Amino acid sequence: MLASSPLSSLVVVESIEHDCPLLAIIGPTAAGKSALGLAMAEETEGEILNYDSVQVYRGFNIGSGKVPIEERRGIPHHLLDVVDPDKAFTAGDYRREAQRVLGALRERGRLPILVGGTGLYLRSLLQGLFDGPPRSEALRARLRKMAARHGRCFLHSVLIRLDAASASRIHPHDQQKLIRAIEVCLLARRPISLMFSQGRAGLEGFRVFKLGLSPPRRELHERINRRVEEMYRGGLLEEVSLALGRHDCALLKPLEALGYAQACAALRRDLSIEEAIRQTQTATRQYAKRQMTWFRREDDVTWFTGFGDDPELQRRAVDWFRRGVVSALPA
RNA sequence: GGACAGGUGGCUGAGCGGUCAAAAGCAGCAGACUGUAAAUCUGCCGGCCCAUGCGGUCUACGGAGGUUCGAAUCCUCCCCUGUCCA
Repeated sequence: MLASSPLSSLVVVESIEHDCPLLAIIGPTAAGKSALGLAMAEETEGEILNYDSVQVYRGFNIGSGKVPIEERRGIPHHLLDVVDPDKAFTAGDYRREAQRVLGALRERGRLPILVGGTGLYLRSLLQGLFDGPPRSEALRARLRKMAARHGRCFLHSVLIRLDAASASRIHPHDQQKLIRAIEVCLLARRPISLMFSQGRAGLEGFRVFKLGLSPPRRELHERINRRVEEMYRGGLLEEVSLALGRHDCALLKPLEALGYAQACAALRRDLSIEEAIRQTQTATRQYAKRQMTWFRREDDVTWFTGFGDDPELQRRAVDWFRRGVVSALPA
């Protein structure tokens, strides 16, 4: 069935001589991106490439909304479960890994379907990152210590001296971004704004199709609320205590993520289960909102109103994609 | 039935004669984002108007009266809520 799909041969042909198509599904959590990705993968000989910053971690399944293996319908999923929870993973790491996957998919003539929710990861893959130094834990620790001693705006005054242009674009209270900017200036011995201005290397060899899911907010909220309750019923607390038991410390990075933080608090009895659920629902709604703010700025997105698990929307999406690929073919 | 305590903006909660459309937090809305991004940070947040000024106006601190130049703040009555005593 897959082999007889007209598109699959098309994708293969294209991959030899021209840019390969690449499909990116964007939208807020609980909008049905995974379901849509799966449906479209079946129609196009596609494979899923995750761009979610929590789903890359092993052992973090329920709370991150990872599609269980038995529900993947045999479709390969990449960059899921690729890092241990006690390891840091950054946008730069993501970009390298994803490029590797993309190369492999192209060789096999498979359509990469990007599914996830981390806007920065998607952008760092598609548009690239500036060519700067990676993070330095030692430097950052020192900067944080100085900030703690000298007050909330200290780092900003430091950055003004190193790179006034960059300082003007970062709020004095945004310690996280200030630290990165200072770190880059110090390590590269050049202002970060200068490095930004030199551009970044975007993804080459692919023709990108961006499909945005824009569900009605009221219904999205209902889905989020339900999904969080299901996570707790499905064993989120057990998943967290398992991770905690295995790594003995609570410094696991994914535990800072939405949902996991509240689950930890519930396990510590700082929060009742009901309260943890409530807070997670609220935080998830806020996250969905932030995602929409980010994705609205994305260029060249074709937006579909509704949810990705809706067969009708799936049909239209596949249709849109096929047309797009065909019209992109050279005459 | 009696004794206290209390009723403040969507919620929690400060204010206890003017500088109060009312602190603060939450929620909500809008936004930013180049290696922590499910992170981090910002703005707005009663209505209307002028047109953005520490501008005008209307409605607001349980209800109705009153005191006062002036009341969320004081007084009276009433209605609710909580705790305790019967």
